[in-house]
Amino acid sequence: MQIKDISRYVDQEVTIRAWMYNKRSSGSIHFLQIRDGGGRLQATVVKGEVPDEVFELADGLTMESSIIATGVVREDKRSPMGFELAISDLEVVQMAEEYPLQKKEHGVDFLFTNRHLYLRSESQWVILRVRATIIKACIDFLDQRGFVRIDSPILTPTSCEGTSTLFETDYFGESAYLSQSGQLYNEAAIMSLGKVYCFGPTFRAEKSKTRRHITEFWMLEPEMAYYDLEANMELQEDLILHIIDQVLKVHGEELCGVLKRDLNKLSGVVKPFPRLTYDEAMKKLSGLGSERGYDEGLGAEEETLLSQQYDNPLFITHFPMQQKAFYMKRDSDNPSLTLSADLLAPEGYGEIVGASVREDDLKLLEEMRKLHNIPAESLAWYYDLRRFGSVPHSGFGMGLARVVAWLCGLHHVREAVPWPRTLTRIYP
RNA sequence: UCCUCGGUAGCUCAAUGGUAGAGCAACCGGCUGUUAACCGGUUGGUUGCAGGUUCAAGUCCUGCCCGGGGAGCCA
Repeated sequence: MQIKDISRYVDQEVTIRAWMYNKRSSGSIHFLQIRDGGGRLQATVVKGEVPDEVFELADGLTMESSIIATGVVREDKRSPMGFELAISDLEVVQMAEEYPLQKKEHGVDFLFTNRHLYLRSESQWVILRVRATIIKACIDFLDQRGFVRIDSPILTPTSCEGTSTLFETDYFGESAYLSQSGQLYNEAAIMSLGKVYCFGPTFRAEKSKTRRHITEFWMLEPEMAYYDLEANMELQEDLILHIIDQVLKVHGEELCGVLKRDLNKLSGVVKPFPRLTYDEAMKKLSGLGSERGYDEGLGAEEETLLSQQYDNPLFITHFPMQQKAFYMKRDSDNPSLTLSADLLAPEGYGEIVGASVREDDLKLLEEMRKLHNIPAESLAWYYDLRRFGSVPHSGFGMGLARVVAWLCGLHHVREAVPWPRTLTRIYP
């Protein structure tokens, strides 16, 4: 019997294998708040209605002790869940030692040093399940559209983008690096399979210390042959809408009840998402009082300012080529711009997707490589893709943690990841 | 790397340069419907580390360590 199915067992005797997460007592009645991984329930132990030894056992239960409780399910409005278990028998599997986490507030440092215990708190229980639903929504969505999942290597010989800092490891006496993107490998795979995606961990050794950054995060990277920028953005819109739809369907109640998320902000998202070119965005920003220079790019403050103008996610397109990676195809109408698009989440959650059309012409790609000072050796195999049946293609990368943070309304992406790795934390 | 704020009981925080304290947790006791239960009591401290100023330092100064928030870069 699982707590989530409790309503089907009213007036029946059931046995629940659970943990204590709180206990309140009124002298002759103990109120045990229990959880079994799938839900939460209040159980009562009433003096006189159970053997004295069972009552004494309940009296001595500590926070987070593991128990097996047997009793009759009752519908009762006085219970926080509407149902409660009238315990008749109780077995203690393990009496927990003094539990470090309390019902009251804690600091960030303490919580993440105790991440292995913090995972048990109700907010984290909701977040982790929303995260799993988002992952499933992504995979279902792409699979239904004919994508093939192709895993990219995590150990790589060199940087895919050449700019960000990489984690270096020893590979039998040579240097290898933890992947920061599977994109280049995806580009090879689409020449066989048409539409592919990889989904796995990526690593950035950037010394970033903000609410939007962690050093290890999961990224969904679809890559599509013959997709131009517009088709690419439409795919993103449908993906985001599918994710929101699934999350609201499965977790709407918990998001609202436990995380206090304003669901109207999510259910109000509709396509098409507004699109601004980089030039238009900079003009709009100066109209909003920003003094950001054209070449300075969009800072976090500017991204927030822009996204606050809309209820929907917002595409910024056609970034100057100096600001973007070497493989991005330039706009034939204005070669100083790239065929690129960043998707900014509403409410200041920042960039959740980065997309571009990839340069499919070998000569133009080589020009860009030189401009970006990337060594030619590392790209030999990649250049082959432009020699043997090159086609226009595009793709994007979506940061899972940021999407989870946005949908759950979290203050920091570390809350959206089971075991966050940050600049200052790799334990536990 | 830079800017900024902080480090005092297990946790969250107080304490004009002058006797280190509260709430929660834990422990003991009370309560037959609790909702972060409540009420009474008890226990709990090398004030991050090392120096310095002073009659006197948690408090002022210097250096270091650790953490939070932010910048740049990015998803």
